[in-house]
Amino acid sequence: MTVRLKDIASDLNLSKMTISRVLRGQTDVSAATKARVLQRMKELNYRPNIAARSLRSGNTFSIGLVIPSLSDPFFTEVARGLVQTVRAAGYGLLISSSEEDPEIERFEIGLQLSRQVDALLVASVQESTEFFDDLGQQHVPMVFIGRKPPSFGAHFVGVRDQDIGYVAAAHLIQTGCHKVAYLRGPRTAAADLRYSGYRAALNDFNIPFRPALVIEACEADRHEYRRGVEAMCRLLTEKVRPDGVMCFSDLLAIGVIDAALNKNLKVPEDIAIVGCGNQPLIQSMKVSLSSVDLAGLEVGQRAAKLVLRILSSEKVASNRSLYVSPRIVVRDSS
Amino acid sequence: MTVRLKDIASDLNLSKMTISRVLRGQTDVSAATKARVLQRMKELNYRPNIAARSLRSGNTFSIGLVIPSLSDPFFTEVARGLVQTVRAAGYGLLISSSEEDPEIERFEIGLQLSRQVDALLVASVQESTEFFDDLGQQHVPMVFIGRKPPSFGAHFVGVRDQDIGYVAAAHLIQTGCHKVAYLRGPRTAAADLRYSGYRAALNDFNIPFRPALVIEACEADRHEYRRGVEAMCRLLTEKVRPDGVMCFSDLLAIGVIDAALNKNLKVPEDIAIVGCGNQPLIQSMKVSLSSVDLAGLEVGQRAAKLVLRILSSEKVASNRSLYVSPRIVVRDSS
DNA sequence: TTGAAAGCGCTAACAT
DNA sequence: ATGTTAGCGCTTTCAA
Repeated sequence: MTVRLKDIASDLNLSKMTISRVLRGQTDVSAATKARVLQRMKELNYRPNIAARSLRSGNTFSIGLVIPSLSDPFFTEVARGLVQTVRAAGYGLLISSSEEDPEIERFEIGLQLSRQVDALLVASVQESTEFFDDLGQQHVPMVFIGRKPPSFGAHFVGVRDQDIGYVAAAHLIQTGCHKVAYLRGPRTAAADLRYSGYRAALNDFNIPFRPALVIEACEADRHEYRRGVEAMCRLLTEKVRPDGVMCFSDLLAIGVIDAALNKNLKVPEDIAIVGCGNQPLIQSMKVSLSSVDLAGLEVGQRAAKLVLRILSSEKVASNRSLYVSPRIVVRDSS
Repeated sequence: MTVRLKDIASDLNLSKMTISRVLRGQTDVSAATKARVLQRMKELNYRPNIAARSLRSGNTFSIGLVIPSLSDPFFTEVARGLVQTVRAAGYGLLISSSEEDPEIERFEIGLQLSRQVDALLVASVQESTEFFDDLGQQHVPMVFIGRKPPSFGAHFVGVRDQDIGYVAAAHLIQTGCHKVAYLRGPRTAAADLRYSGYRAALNDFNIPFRPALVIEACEADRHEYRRGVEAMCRLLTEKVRPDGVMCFSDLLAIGVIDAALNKNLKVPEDIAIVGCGNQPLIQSMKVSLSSVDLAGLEVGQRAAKLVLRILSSEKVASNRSLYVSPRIVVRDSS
């Protein structure tokens, strides 16, 4: 059967306590016994039962993470950043995916809590704040990442959507573009904020806003590339020809580049193009794409540090919102 | 503080046992008390402490998964398939990433075992079988997925690399190609097997093998697209012009398509092109790409079913290897 | 249909 | 530097 503390103790004619002390690296054990114990542990391939430990000590040294999707590069980057940082502090990460479904999210959060995670990190897709209000009772430290239920007071680490739009537009303007087009994304609150960042940048740099340069490129799906191509073609029929195009996604931007090259425009000389997401896969197509990096890794790292601080000092100035800055990665397309 | 069985019991003047029975959906409780208990649970937002339950009952209803990378689409697909199937049976999935590092993998596996997972699923990057030999003692059911440590007898669910190469080549041949080129991947055992699948298909269909049509396209990195372009250019300088090209990755294939179009070749009329991986992102670029689907989702589902069977019946015919067939998804490029 | 007692493997708190 | 006692929250086993 599986090896327990008790087995090692009786093997070595020691008490369970001594073994437990060695296990946890306590110092008040003689070097000799410590060595004996460690060796026997190795021989027997002993593994502490964390369930038992946590039952007694009250913490599991595990942190729960619930993200909307395992295939979303932003969130997997967040997870990577978290895992790195948290592991260094001796914590493990329990990852679950809500598949973008609020009900699955609630279920998974419940599961994580049942599993006694010491803290909970959620990129929430809840539409209402109700569920989290109820949850407030159980005083498990919670941090929202990337997305936050509207108007819910809680710790948050993420990127301001408005900044994303702003950074892209500002970059194009600063490289000399005066007629900056925007292929805007779906009609969601987040996408609207990016759009307002675009508007804000135009405003700050005294560039007139031209409605004709804003194109609805809509949903992310497998036709994104085509949408980019079509949008670019439409843009080129407008009276004012844009000299810069920023896109809601990288794939959209690749479509735009192809369409531009096809019309014998030079990128970036005639028209500069910027994507969003900085997806490794499509960074270097025909003309390597400048793109706004959503800083998922940093979001993860910062969220991890925040959680670890909460976990150690038991109390942190409540409800901090921590915003990480997206940054433009300039390549050949701009 | 947190609500426990005991609290509900004393609240309702019942014994802990009755509450426990309701909690686990046992039938031998009167409908009336059952209702009372359930309501009180809801009111108090009670969540069972799984650590405690597992300590007593010996199983955690959680299954561990260790994959090499959270950003690899194949493995996240596997995870999705697993999560779906396993959740339906009341199990949770503990996901960790080894970051392609054998040592981290061993560490994470140890952690999972300490957390008392009921079974362990590993896409292993171990170079030797030693670690798993030692692990054999603890009789936690193990299933390898996708990758298996060389010559280690154990349950396995995955895709035959050879089949991947075969399927791609056979498809091209069956659509009429006689001169099938291959941009082969890195010099790994898995990539070599794909190559031998290519050779096998040529052989089966009586197509002569031409060494000049095999191009080293090497490592997966951010220059893959460029590699595809260059390889295609090189192919077009050969004496025998290929009428079909299969590629180790989708991105390589996109590069090949672009290069072909650039040389005024029609795809697929003059030259048919097939990628590998069936990555959603780049399925529908200029010419939508035919690609070999690696069936990650199915691998996950099958692995989950296998594990669940092992977990229920306690014994399954030992060391099953279960191979899922990759299938070609035909689009416009072939 | 309900309950009482015991104990899963470990560690906190207090000895010695 | 080592040991003793008690108990974490739950379920198993046996009894009523």
